[in-house]
Amino acid sequence: MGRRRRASLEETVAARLSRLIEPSVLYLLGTGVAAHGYDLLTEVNTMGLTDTQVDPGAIYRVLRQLEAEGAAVSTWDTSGGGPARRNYELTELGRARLASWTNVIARRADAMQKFVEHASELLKED
Amino acid sequence: MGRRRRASLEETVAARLSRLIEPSVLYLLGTGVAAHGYDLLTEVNTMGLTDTQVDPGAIYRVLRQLEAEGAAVSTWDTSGGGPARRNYELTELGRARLASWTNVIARRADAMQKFVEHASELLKED
DNA sequence: GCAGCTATATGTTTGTCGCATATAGACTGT
DNA sequence: ACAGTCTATATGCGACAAACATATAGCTGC
Repeated sequence: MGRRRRASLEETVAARLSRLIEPSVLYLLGTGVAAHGYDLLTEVNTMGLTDTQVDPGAIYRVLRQLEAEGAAVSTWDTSGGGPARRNYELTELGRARLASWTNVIARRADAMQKFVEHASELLKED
Repeated sequence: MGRRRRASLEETVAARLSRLIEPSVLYLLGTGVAAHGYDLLTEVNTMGLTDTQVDPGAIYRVLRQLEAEGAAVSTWDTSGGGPARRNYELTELGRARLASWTNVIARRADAMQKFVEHASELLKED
């Protein structure tokens, strides 16, 4: 019923950047701040690396993929009240993956900052 | 036959970031440094925002899309020697699009830099 | 018994991009 | 005359991340 408001130019553009969900998840698992999907969903959103609200489906898919690739291992936790949780833990490979992401993101952030400087310069000449 | 070497972990990860071809093209068209696809291909690669070598097909597709969206207009140039060139020029909408990209990239670069600081901290505890 | 929170999961579609390939004009050397 | 190379634009195919939608189920409080 058209309940979705029209996206601004900036939102349209922002959606074209990678959301960086995988590195966010790897980092949070590494710190121990969050261990299962539902928690990660909240934490990833407060982290801010992904810029906008992240889709639950995306989180669960990333976790499954990380496990399939050997970057994390999971165990079911049925102790607490409520539905069972699947807790994840990073493997050595997972830490290596996080390190790679960190390098790549560092390089990219640098290039982006330089781009912003140049583009701002260009745009301010009305 | 198997002439493609195995990608490193870092390359695999880098490939998952957006290439940011559109903002690169918008910026170059804005400065007047390059006006047609073939030139943009070289310039985008020297700019560095895209990190690795950009595919020609991607450039031409972005240009077509920009024109379809009204962010640029093109004219054929048959004056010089060699095959005809399609020269592009930014419209007002194109400049607005570049401004949006700049804002979005600035925010994201900031978040990425912070991520790198935190992740480096985490990773250095062997 | 139903609403609402916790928790995981998958189907479908869209968009960007990589790789491969096609076409063609112009110039250079043989 | 032709082959090769550089310039130049363009499309088909497929991979992959992510958005949107939806399904399922346990537990708590009323």
